[in-house]
This record gives sequence, structure tokens and C-alpha cells, in this order.
Amino acid sequence: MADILADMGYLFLGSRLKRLAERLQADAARLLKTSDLPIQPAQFPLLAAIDRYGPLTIGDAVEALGVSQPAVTRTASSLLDIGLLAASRDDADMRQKTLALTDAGKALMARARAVLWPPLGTVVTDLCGDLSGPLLDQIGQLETKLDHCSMEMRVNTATLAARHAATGLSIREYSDDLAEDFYRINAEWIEQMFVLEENDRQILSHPRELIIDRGGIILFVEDAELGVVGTCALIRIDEGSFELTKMGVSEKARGRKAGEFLLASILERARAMAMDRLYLLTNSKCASAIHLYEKLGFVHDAEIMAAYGSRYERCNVAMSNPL
Amino acid sequence: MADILADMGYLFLGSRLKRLAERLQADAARLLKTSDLPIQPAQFPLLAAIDRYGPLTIGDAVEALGVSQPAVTRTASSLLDIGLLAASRDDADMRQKTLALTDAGKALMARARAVLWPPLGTVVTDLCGDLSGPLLDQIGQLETKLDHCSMEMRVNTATLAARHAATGLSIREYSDDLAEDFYRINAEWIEQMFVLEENDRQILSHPRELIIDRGGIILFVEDAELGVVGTCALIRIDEGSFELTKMGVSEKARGRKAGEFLLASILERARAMAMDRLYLLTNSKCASAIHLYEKLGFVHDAEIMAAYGSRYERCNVAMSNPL
DNA sequence: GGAAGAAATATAACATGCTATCTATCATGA
DNA sequence: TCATGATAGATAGCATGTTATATTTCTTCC
Repeated sequence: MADILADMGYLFLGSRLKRLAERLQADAARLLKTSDLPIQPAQFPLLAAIDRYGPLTIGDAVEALGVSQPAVTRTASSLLDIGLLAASRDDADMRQKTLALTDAGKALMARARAVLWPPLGTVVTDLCGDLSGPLLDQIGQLETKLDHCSMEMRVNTATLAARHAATGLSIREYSDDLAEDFYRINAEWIEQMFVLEENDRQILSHPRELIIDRGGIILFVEDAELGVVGTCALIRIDEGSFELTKMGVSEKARGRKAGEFLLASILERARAMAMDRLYLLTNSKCASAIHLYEKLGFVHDAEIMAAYGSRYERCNVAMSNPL
Repeated sequence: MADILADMGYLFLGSRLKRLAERLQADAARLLKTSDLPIQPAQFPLLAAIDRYGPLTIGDAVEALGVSQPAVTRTASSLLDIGLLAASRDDADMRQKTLALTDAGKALMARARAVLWPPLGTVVTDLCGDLSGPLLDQIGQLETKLDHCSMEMRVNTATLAARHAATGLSIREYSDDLAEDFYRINAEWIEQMFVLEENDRQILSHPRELIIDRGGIILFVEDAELGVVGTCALIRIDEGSFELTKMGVSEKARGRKAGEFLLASILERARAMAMDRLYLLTNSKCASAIHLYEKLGFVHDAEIMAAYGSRYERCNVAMSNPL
């Protein structure tokens, strides 16, 4: 089914912008919730305006926000109710009401500036920086990008990345010049704990053909000094089923949460792909890995074990992620 | 007071898009009303989708519109209520509901295609065609344009223009190569009925300096065969007051509503400029002009007469427009 | 100094988007 | 064949935008 709003072009520009805006706002609402900033997205601009310009009357805020006066009045009321704003009547003019941030309001804005704005700003700037051409084209491109990976996921990933950047770690996408690293890192731990099965060798030797080209993903974690120190793959098994596999972190880089960073990153990507099922197969000897899987939401799954357990000799544990 | 949404750039992109979208939708609502299309702007995409793709189930429509299922269900219900859509349950699957246009719905869409889409499409395409650069810049440019003249006004003007285009008339903005026409057309009628005062001569000789550069407007009406046959100006007297003046149509072009077209066009522009007061000064000898002024909303105004009546020798009638 | 109009907010009513959840029907598998 | 889960749509409830209008307070002018 085609998209009528895109089909009609400029004629339905208003509806299309609204749809895009709602989508961004819905993501913003979820981000505010996960960042533990207990406000609604529409309340943010008013707080930001007062934070930036100092105390404002309702009328000032109407101008600063560019929305209707009743909208500002309602937003202000709700912020007064939850104690983020305080109102004072001016002696000079008892009609006016001056809104100022309370300490709680200041604290909230400080937190927002610290934890939400940096990743959000980066993500939106990057997202829009790539766009080009006429307005409608840019909107179409933006919609396509968001279809592929929502704003929320992008911000979560960026947040995670920022947290680890401080420790010198960063995530890289697959490219052919990383194929060797993919082999090396996995061969290292597999040979140490088990034996390389033919199945392993095939996949490790042909990552582009057997993983990427079939709709899978490979990510790497790179240390600023040590280079590429970890990798992990999602292989598409059938239409909506993916297997998380070939996850390894070099011994020299252990103990720095590189594995957690990698796994969390690939899970973000997985969630953005609307897959039905994500599972993994491993062995009870890999206790620390299993602990990590559990930490990030995987649960033991007998059904998966029964269905796929025979694919590797070494497999005796199966887990799935509810996504 | 600055605009916080613009100030914060990409960070508040969602809110900014929403504001812009609401603005366009509000204008669309007014246009639907004035075009006597008794529906809400959000109902339009559903009708258009069915009109274009044929009968749809609710589920199909969800895909086509790209909004949530409850939104589609509600829109469909309201359109069923007012008789523009008809629903039928499919024998094959009693859960599904197929929506089709009724005769009334088809008639409405036909009318919309005939009277609303052409001017709306033209206006939005023109408006967005001029935009360039990154997304935020284009949004800013679009906002500025709409501040200057709303979507609704632009469409009304375009509609008017289309109606007159059929008779070979079109409106042109001031440009320096039309300065001669401005002088010629006004000198013609003034000299015929009165005498050219020094005041007139100044203004007619320096339209850019004395009108355009001071925030005023000059429009011309052009005939496909006869060339420029009429003109009219709005002069800014002070901050919010404008005087409509120097309106004339060549004798050879009378009787073709060129004057009405011109005056209606400049009034559209005037309304878009949020002026406090718009008045004109004329003489009771100009009976047909006064009739036209009255037709388009001007009323006799003694207060204006008292305040400004002495500016021209020939003035004995003052009128103002409530805008 | 008091009435009238203007200005700053508040309130009401409605349009529309969303998420979450309910209901009715269909499809599937023991 | 019937329970069970999936699917299509309906409903409830909220967020947030709008316009129209009411209320309170100020300003201005006779």
C-alpha cells in the first residue's frame, strides 16, 4: 500500500509534517521517560525558554514559543502543579504572572542539559545534516531514516557511545577491512575453549557473503589504543528470526565493559529492526558471557534449545531476547 | 522576544515541525470552510486515499496514511456519520470493514480537486520551491514567508488570480521597470478629473523610494493583450497605518473587473500584514470607485476624514477598511 | 472619579495525535 | 472439534494544538 501523504506531494504537506512531528515527539516522550525526566515533550520548550531567557510572563512565553496563549497557560499550569515553575504576581501589574524556575526546575534543566541534550543534539544534527534537496525530498529522506532506526534508538545508542567514549571505546560498523579482525577475535576464544567447527570457519571466513548480504549485522568495538578488540554478529536465520553469535572480546581488553557496550549496541540495532525473534546458542562453560546476556535481557529458552540446539557441537544453552 | 524553538536549533526540531504543521493545518481548515467543503483537514487524507486507491479496509488505510489505527478508525467514523463514506463488511472476513466513497463523498472530492487543489498545489509548490539549504534553514525560511503572508491568504489570492486569468488578467508585483506605468496610469485619471498636485507628482515619480522602501506595496494588473492597465498602492503612513492610494485603471480596460481584481488582491496582501488601520482618501466625484470600495468592505469614516482629509486638495471623502 | 475600552490570563469546547486495552472473529493445532 | 492464539477494529484516556469567550485588572478620557 502506497503512502498517500507522500503521493500527494506538496498538497498534503501539512499532514505530512504533522505526522513526522508526532513521530519525533513520541520518541522524545519515551526518551524523557527513560532519562528519568518526568515531563512531557511539550513542556520542554517552556522550561527551556525560561532557563535561557530568565523569568517570563505568560505573554512573553507566548511570543517565545510561538504557540497560542491558552496552550502556554495550560503548559504553565501543569508545570506549576508539579513544582518545576513558580509564579509571582508583579506589583506593578496584577494581571501579569511571572514564571520562574524553581530549584527543582533548575535541577531538571541541568540534568536535561547534561544527559539528554548532548546525544539528542548530535543525533538530530547528524540525521538532518545528511539531508539535501527540496523540502519534500528532505522530509522523505528523514522518514526513511527513521523507518530504519527510530530517533529513540539512535539517541540511546549515542548515549551509550558517549558513556564509553570516555573510556576510549567506540563502535564500528562492518567493513571488509575488518573481516580479519572478525576472524581473529572469534578464533581466539573459540579455539581456547572449544574447537573451531567447520560451520564456524565458513562464517568467520565469509562474513560479508554469509552475514551482511543476507540482512545481518556485524559490529566491532574499538579501543583508542588497542584497536579493534571485540566483535559480535546478528545472522538472519529466516524472515523474522535472528541469531546472535560470534561475539568475542580479546583477552587484553577484558574488564572494561567492552562486551557490554558491544552487546547493548547490537541490541539497540536489533530492536530497531522489528524482528520477531532473537536468540543465541552457547555453552554453560561461558559463565561470564551468560551472565552478561542475562544482564541485558536474555532469558533461557528451552524451546529455542529444542529447535536450534543441534547447530553447534558445543551448544548446551539457548537463550532468547524478548526485544 | 526571541523564538526559543529557532534558538535551540535541531534540539527542538519536533516541536518546531509541529508548530509549523499546526499552522498549515489551521489554514487548511479555514480554506476548507471558505471553499464550502464541510470537512476537517485531518479527514482529507483518508478521503483522498480512498479516492485514489479505491475502497480500503481500516487496516489498508492505516498503512496508506501512516498514522495509528485508532486515528483512522475515528476519522472513518466521523466520515461515515456525515455520509461521505460507506462501510461494508466483507463476507470472507467479518472482522474487516471496507470503506468506500458515497456519491456525496465522490462529489466532494471532485469539488476539492476542481476548486481547492489547483490553487493550493500551486501555492505550496511555489512557496517550497524557493527554499534551499539544510532542513532547519528551509523551515526557517518557510516560517518567515508565512509570517509575511499566510497560506490561506496566498491561496485566496491564487484563487482570485485563477478566476481572472481566464479573462486574460494577471497581477504583478512592483519592479522598477513598471515605474513608468505607475506614473502614466495615475496621471491619466488624476489629470482628467482633477489636477496633479505636487504631492502626487512626488509619489508617482519615486515609487520605490517613497512607497516600497518604506514598507508599502504597489501592485499592477496586466492584460494579456493590452499590457499593464491598472495599478494601486499601499503607503505606510506610520507604524500600523496604511493608506490605499494611487489606484487607477486605464479607460481602455474598464468594465472587465480589473479594478475589483486589483483591489481584492491588494486587500488580501493588506490582511496578511497585520496592520492596525487601512484607509483611503478620495472625492465624491469618483462615484464608481467609491462603489467598488464599498463593495470590498470600506466604510465611510469621519474620524479618518478629520485626521487626514487635508492631505490632498481634492479629498472630500474618507473611508477605512476593518480588515 | 467613574465608565469604557484594552490587555493579560483563564476557561470551555473541540480536533487530532498517541498508547493501551477490549471485543469479535478467524485460523490452527492437539 | 474445540481451545488458543492471532488479527481487525473499537473504545478509553491522555497530550496538546486550536478558536472563542469569560474574567480580572489596568488605562484613559470625559
